[in-house]
Amino acid sequence: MVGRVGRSDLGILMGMIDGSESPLKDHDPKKEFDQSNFTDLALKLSTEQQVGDLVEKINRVSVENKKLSEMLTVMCENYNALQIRLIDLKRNNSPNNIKEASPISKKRKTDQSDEQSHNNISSSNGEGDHYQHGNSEISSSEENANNNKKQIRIREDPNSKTSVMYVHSDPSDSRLIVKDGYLWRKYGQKVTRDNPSPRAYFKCSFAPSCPVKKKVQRSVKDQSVLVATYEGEHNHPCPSEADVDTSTMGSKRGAVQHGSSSGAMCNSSSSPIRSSGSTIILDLTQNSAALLKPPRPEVETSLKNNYNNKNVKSAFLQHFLVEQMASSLSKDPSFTAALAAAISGNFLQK
DNA sequence: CGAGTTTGACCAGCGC
DNA sequence: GCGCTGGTCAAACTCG
Repeated sequence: MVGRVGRSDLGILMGMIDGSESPLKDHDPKKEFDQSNFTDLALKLSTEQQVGDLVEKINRVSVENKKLSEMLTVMCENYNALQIRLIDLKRNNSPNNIKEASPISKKRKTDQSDEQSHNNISSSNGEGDHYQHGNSEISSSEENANNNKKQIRIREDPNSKTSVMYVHSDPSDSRLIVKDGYLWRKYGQKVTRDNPSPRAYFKCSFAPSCPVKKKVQRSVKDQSVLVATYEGEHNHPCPSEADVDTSTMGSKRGAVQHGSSSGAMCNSSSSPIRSSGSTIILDLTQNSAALLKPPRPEVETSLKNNYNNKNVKSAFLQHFLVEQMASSLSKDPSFTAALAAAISGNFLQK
């Protein structure tokens, strides 16, 4: 690309080149040769050429970015259509596929059913994040730039006050922290027989009388998935963000977990999308703007019915997936490396 | 010093 | 009844 050069400068330069306006041509003492002016002009021209190159590159990158965005949108639409189709197929073909787990009666059976449900969820839905509520299933996920936990899967047993949340997390992160809006105090940790990863035990510490307990353990199948099992219901309102912040900041150790889940899920925000640092709570029981809110037991609207609201779901999913994919791409080392190589290659070519 | 975490010990349910 | 296992307790420890 040709840099923007002023007409007068060009004229002078052209004259210099063809000799018509060479300062050397005329030895008139009144027009003495000014060497410094010549260097200034050359520098100016070179700078303007660089600016022009940069502008061109920016334009080119913008065009590429636009193309990528369009591709992403198309991918999202296809994904969305496929997912809706898959859901319809599931609903039509196998009404018995989604079996309700038997009420968790005693110890030890809980984990097996939980893990099994997780496996069923994972296998039934493949890539998508998953939320299961009673007999219905929806999916959600989040890429958080500040945290490695990305996904949430929730399974709630309507017959008991137990629910399971699956959160994607960095396998190297041994803290077993599932942020969900409530305050938790760890009171024990144990290695279980069927899972080499330790299981952490938490109690709700926001209210002393709150009976809610939480167990967090990595999935056997996928070490990057944290399985959080919640038992009981909170007998207090969800701590506000300020409460959580102050209590967390105020604590000497500053390591209190705050989170919630289905029976224990925090519902402090009116926003449809609540992300508490690492997790996102998705609830399609609300329409339009209030697409997301934590699934509480009292909100038992069938999610199947919500799938009929395809416009709402589509809009949300599209936006959501665009963000997720963009984030995934930007986080993908190979993608960023390829992008960097392409950009640097262009620079080198220039 | 105080609040939260760690971790070994203890308790209780379950299967044989 | 015994052993295994998960869940809980509490003293010791850690950290700001």
